[in-house]
Amino acid sequence: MTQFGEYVRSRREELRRADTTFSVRGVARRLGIQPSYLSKVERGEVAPPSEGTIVGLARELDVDADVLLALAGKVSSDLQEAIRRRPELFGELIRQLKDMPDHAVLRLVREVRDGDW
Amino acid sequence: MTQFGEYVRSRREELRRADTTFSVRGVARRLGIQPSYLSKVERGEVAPPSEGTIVGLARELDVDADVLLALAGKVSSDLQEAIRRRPELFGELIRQLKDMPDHAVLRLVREVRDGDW
DNA sequence: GACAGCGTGTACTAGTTAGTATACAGTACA
DNA sequence: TGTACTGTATACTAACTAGTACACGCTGTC
Repeated sequence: MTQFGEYVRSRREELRRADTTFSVRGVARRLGIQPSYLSKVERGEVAPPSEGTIVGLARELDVDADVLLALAGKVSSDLQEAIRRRPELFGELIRQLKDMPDHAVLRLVREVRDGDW
Repeated sequence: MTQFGEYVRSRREELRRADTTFSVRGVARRLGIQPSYLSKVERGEVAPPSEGTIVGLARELDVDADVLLALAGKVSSDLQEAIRRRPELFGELIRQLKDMPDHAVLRLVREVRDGDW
């Protein structure tokens, strides 16, 4: 479960090589949280933060918010809301796709995106 | 937000017309919760119960668990896990579909189910 | 040698979640 | 008229979430 913290720390340190403001304190200040809290999050001493803080962190670190949320064991609330609006439809679709290989799901995503289906 | 409680109560009373064990006490006992708690849930005096209890309630009332969870403002943890495993893929797919009409999503569900795509 | 910035240790907390336990008044019915 | 069942009011709670506030010791540098 330290996956999340390790990832945040390594990504922050990577960015820091080019921009010294990517210190624990610098990032924490921009996010509006305490540096000691970010430090604990990165070391996995506490659970990952709230969705809002994770989304801010994703923007700060320039990574995909859905991926960072996933590392934190969460799913974006807008995706959840889409499912809740049509639970039978989305429930069946996701259960059908969940065990299919990536390339099959990707093909579906592309077909829907390109509108040729 | 009383949507959930109202639905549970009406469905339980419907079943009760054919089977008197569908009292607050009878259902609560089968679910392993206190009758006073189920009563409060049905009247919307407290927030909807946990996922586990809702799933049990759905089985008891013979309704779709995803639908009942949706009424409670929740999404099944197995759907969430499927998304967390491949957050970019599912994130993009759901965001593409979320504003499409039911019939379009349904067509997709059918195509995937029938495997002819 | 003081000042700024660094990461982190310690102590604390308001609010939420998901309930339990017990008691009480009303109804059915034998 | 007592027994059994009904729904509900009241009071309480352990665990969890998502943090804050402050202090400490270390390093660089002006």
